[in-house]
Amino acid sequence: MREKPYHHGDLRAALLAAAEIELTEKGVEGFSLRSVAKRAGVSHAAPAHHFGDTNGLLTALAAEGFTRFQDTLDVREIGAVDARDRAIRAGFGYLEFALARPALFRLIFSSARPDYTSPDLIAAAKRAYDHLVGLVEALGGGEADVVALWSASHGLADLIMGRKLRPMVQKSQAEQEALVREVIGRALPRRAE
Amino acid sequence: MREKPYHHGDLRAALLAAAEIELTEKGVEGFSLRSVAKRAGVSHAAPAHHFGDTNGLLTALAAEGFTRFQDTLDVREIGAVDARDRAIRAGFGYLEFALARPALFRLIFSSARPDYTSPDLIAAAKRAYDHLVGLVEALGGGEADVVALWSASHGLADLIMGRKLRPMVQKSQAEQEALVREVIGRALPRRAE
DNA sequence: CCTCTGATCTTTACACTGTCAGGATTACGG
DNA sequence: CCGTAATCCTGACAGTGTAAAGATCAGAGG
Repeated sequence: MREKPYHHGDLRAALLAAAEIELTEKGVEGFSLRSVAKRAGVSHAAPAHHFGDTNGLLTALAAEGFTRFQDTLDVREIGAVDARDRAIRAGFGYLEFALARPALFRLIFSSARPDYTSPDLIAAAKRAYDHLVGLVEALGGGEADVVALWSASHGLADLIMGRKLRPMVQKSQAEQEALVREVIGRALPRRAE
Repeated sequence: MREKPYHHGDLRAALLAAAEIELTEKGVEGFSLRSVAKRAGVSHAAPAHHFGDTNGLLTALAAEGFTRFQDTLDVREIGAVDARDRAIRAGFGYLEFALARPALFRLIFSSARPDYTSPDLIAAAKRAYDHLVGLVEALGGGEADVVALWSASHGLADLIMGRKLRPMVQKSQAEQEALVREVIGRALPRRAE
């Protein structure tokens, strides 16, 4: 019985999985590379070969997180009746992701550690941005509308996730939804109202 | 000539000043307490007596940063012609602060290190929030308008500061201003349009 | 089948970090 | 003038990231 084969087999993936657990438990600011290695049952210097340094691991994790973010929005958009409904559903998805994975959200949007010159990360971020542009164009909007929608969605999600908007937390589910719908709705290009 | 008096005199203030420099240079994630002590010309354990641990220092710094944030908004609001103009000027102030002091901005809005049960920090944050509510009430708005305005301002500032909105950075000053005015304007309660 | 080359992982080491315990210094009220 | 408490320092410890060097193994070429 091979207790511990010297070569892990798929250490890169195992490290990414362990890193995500570490991130959700300790947050970006408490993230420890050695702890990640321990989780994966491997020596503390093993990650270096796959990701370089800690920022390299966080960069890969951020790229993965970005696509995971986009997936959440995609799922939420399913069943939309029109373009406007889809944009609002995307806003809900934005908030849902921030609340479900706050540490990953902060890694992606509010951390200086990921290397934003990494092609993988750039590609993942660009996919999300292009999707957003598509949403706005389907509404006949332009660049200003992209900025408006993104700002409203991001600001709302970031503030609620960071517990700055306490008055909002203690509201009922229905009231919350109506509020989100209102805030996102204002950011959309005004046409069919 | 007293080269180094054993008692600093006003070490607490000196440490806060040094901490702010450290923060702007290294960011929240690279912040080092020992480095702060070195900047203040004091032993590495000296800060403990004034702030407890590192989070304590960052908490005090966050409280100071919050009032500094509010000050920036206040200055920007001077000379407003009406309530609507004042709200938009506040939005400009929000962005200005984020761009001028990105690390402090992130410490305040996107960090888990400050202790948000600290009375000082709570008071400083509440002052800013109450001011925002005042802005919206002067416009005849309610709670939904507070959320909308704050979300738009915060989202816009956070995204631009974090360089996620690249298409916006390379615009002219005039175009930028028009865009900000448009985004903030949408979040305001619609009455006088 | 054998060797050897490169990829993968470990061990060791070093500088740095935050925090704690204990000691030194000094301001200040009695 | 003295003692007490506040202030600051020294020393120590565990934990961190990263670099260098060695160990192990997979897979290709002979």
